[in-house]
Amino acid sequence: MFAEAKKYDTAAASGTLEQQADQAKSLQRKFDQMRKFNDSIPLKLLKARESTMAFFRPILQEAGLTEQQWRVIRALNEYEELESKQLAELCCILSPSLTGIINRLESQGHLKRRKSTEDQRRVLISLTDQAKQLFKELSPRLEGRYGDLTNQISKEKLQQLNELLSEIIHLEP
Amino acid sequence: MFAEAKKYDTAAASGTLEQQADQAKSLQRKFDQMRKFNDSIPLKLLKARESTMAFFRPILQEAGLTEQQWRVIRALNEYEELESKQLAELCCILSPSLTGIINRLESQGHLKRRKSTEDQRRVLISLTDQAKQLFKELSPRLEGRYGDLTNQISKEKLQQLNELLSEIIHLEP
DNA sequence: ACCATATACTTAATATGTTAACGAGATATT
DNA sequence: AATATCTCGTTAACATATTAAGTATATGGT
Repeated sequence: MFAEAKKYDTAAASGTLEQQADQAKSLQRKFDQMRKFNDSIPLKLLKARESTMAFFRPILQEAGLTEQQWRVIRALNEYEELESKQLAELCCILSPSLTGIINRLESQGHLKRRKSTEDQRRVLISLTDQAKQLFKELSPRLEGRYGDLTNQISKEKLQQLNELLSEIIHLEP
Repeated sequence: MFAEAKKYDTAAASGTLEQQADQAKSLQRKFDQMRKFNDSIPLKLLKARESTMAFFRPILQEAGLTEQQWRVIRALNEYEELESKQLAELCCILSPSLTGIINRLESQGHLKRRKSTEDQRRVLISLTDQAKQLFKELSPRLEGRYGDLTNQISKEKLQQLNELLSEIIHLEP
């Protein structure tokens, strides 16, 4: 995830006015030359994701949570208790990253671990009351932002996008 | 970027057959409960991006390049010479990350820095012959994979997806 | 010329992504 | 039961993401 999109829109906003104009022309010329670069699907998916996250990031930042930490909390709020591996799959976070995320959330008092009794290898994770409370506070605000986002697109387009993304997701190299 | 999608598809493939069945039912029940979680646009964009990158990652890995390093090389191959800031904007990489990426690529002999004569603050970056050669070798293979990707989707859908993503990218929170 | 401000890049600190390897616990096979 | 194999979570090592602060250089107004 890269920074908020705005930070990338200021490239030409430097130097004198003449320099700005020169830079703008120069960049425009260059952009024309290499349409392929900017048209790549992976790059556009990256940018699109960043644009959507810009809606939520401020709220999460204010709460002192990262995007990934929120995904974990959100999943646990729905599933009550999950194994580390299930959490990884749901949140699209690799196990090694998840270990650190869980450690930090645990030391912040947001969740608890316990070992499965049947299988000593498995770790079961659940939210603390504190985290459930935090979820109740943040969830409506984030849902509101999600509404702001989706309201800027027609229902049909949103539906289309969802279907197209699903198709992409199921591609096999 | 998270790992190849396949790694997430094995969650239920552990334990005895009975356990597998139980887990599958349990997870299915849970999935039904929380459609919202998996339907979030940002998460789908993340997954979709990962699915597309799975087409290219093996080739890059074989060449000892990361995804970001390749984005930088690709941009420089088209633009000849770029300032660090321009590179950051094009590649969607923040300046602090880019500094490290440039350092590593430079020490691998893939690119060179020079200071602008007019503005001593600016650093101009360009590829070495070695990197240009590497680009020539990798580019066709990666283009081939890109073709494999797009061939699995109809032209219309691809066009639709591009337009929808552009629309998302231009949203303002 | 002088000073306040702005810009380009870097450094620092922390969190996460990514691959490989490790250790403890479970399974299967003999 | 003994051994090899598999699985889960973790650690290690490195690259990148993210925000804040720092450094050198430029620009604008006085």
